[in-house]
Amino acid sequence: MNDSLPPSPSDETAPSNETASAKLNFVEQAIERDLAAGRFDGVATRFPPEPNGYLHIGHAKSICLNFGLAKKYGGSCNLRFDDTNPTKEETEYVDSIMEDVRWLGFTWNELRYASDYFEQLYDWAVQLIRDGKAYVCDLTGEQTREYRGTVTEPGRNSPNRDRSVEENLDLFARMKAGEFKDGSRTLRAKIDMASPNMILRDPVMYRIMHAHHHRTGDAWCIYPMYDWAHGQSDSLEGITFSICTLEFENHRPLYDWFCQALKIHNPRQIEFARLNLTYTVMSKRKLLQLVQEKRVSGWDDPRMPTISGLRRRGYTPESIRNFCAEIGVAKFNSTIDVVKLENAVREHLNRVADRRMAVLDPVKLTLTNWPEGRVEMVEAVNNPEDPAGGTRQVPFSGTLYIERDDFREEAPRKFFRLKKGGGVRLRAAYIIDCHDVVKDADGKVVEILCTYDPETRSGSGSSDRKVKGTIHWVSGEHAADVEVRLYDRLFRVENPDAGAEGETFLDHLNPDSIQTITAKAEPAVAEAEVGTRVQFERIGYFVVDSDSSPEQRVFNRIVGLRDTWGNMEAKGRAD
RNA sequence: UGUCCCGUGGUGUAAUUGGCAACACGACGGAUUCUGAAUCCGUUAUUCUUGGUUCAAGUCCAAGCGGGACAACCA
Repeated sequence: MNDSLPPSPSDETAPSNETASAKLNFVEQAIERDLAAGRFDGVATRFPPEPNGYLHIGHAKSICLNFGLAKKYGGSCNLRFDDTNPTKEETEYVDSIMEDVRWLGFTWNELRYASDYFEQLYDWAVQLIRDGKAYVCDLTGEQTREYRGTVTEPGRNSPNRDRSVEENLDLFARMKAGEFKDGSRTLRAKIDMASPNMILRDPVMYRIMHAHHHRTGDAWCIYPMYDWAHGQSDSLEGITFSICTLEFENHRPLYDWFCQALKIHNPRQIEFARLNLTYTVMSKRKLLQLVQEKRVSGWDDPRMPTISGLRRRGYTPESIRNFCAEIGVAKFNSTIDVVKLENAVREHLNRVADRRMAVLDPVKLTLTNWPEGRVEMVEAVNNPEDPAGGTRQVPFSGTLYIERDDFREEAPRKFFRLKKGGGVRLRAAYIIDCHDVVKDADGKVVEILCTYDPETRSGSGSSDRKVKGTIHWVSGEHAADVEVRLYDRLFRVENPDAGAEGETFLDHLNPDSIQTITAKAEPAVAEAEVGTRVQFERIGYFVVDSDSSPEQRVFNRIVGLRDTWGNMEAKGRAD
């Protein structure tokens, strides 16, 4: 017997071998080739987020990849914040990212920040100037753009390209000392303004920004650009495989150029396709917009594809890891159907979530032959998938609530639930037969009148009567009212970004993505702790939200159960 | 339009690197069921196009078509 709900399986369990697969993806193949060829002795990776937003499911793919590779090859994986742009980065994001990575079940080898390397980066920049490979440029942002040319036309050299080493050194030192205004000068690598690869047209290494940095404070007024910071950070940390997304493919020649110009350890950059999901948006900019414009309640709104949103929605770390393992890693820019994600959490929760009964849209049902005032306790299995899950006692009486949708006065042939003149099993209790209904003035059914069959109590074995269907119920006098938030997809369309002329992703928001109702639940449900996940039988999986109070539990719908009947009915095949 | 990357069932990922195109999810059908869930069984459907090399091509070559990235002092 087990009346109260046990906490859900640990969120902190370390990933098992779920990502281990006999088949190698292209990244693993590259790693094994390099290892075999002796290019590297081992595997060192890193997950390098910029702390300018919350992590989303796309980042989970990268996290699983980077940490998974390190684990698979007995190497290490660092968490490094790419914090080179103080105007966009905040400690709030740093904290949320660390929490999310831990929650997903990963432990980083070392915690680093690109800003840890500002001093070294500066020294290396001086070295490149001395080698004639970098120069201070006086062009404004607009001029720089103009001089760069276009994808089809070569760029022109900056007028300052051939400054003397001495002058460059002097100017660069004064940039650092704060003598110049924001945007007035940059330090650029001297590569090739005519390169067909735009990235190589004398890329900017440093810009002047008199801005407060979340870690270095006001120590610097020049900040390195991504290309100048990222690869060097990788090198400093002894990273062997620098895994990043496809849009950095064009940057790889520059990544290698810097390492070779500096004659430092040169990790191998490998690019993979980022995750796209149907019915959602994945860009940080758009997610930020949803938050700022209050289209959602925050970064952790249960409809958000953020890790914190999924966590609050009730997703388990294991299900997210399984999802990431299932979708694979490749260079093809694909879009995964969200049902794949939903299936992953269903699959996990089916195994571990206790079952409970709750009626979302209640209609009263009276047992006309039930002894006045009598209450029986019936025994219900907590989880048929888990023999160790035990059972619980549920109060049963003559006044019940059932799901309005589980009753029809006149039903199609394939309707296996309760109908007038028919019988149905009440889960874990008795078989009942409906003989009448009570309606209000509008003809709406307000009460269903049934008799119960005393010989059919579950587990008694005193009758071999069979019925087609089994439905869930709660006892009227014992039911607890709980708030239930029924979440649906945030967007109505598969690809919110692919709008018609003048439309934005916001035009595709689903107005019904949240519906809040009060449900009637069996008593044990009202005692569940925040974070507990349960299956409301025949409905779906739910989690106790942090908005719950001791008096009022709030449940988020994580995902519904597969609904074969609903689909049949929707497609008109119910008869 | 210049450079780079990518095209395998409905969706995604494989194919021992030139040797019978497979796996998962979906869809569909059935069995089973005190959850129309889960489980089990089965069915369905694929190499972008054209040409070439070869005994043999998803894989190599050429051309074409289609998709993506790059013209921030963002990452």
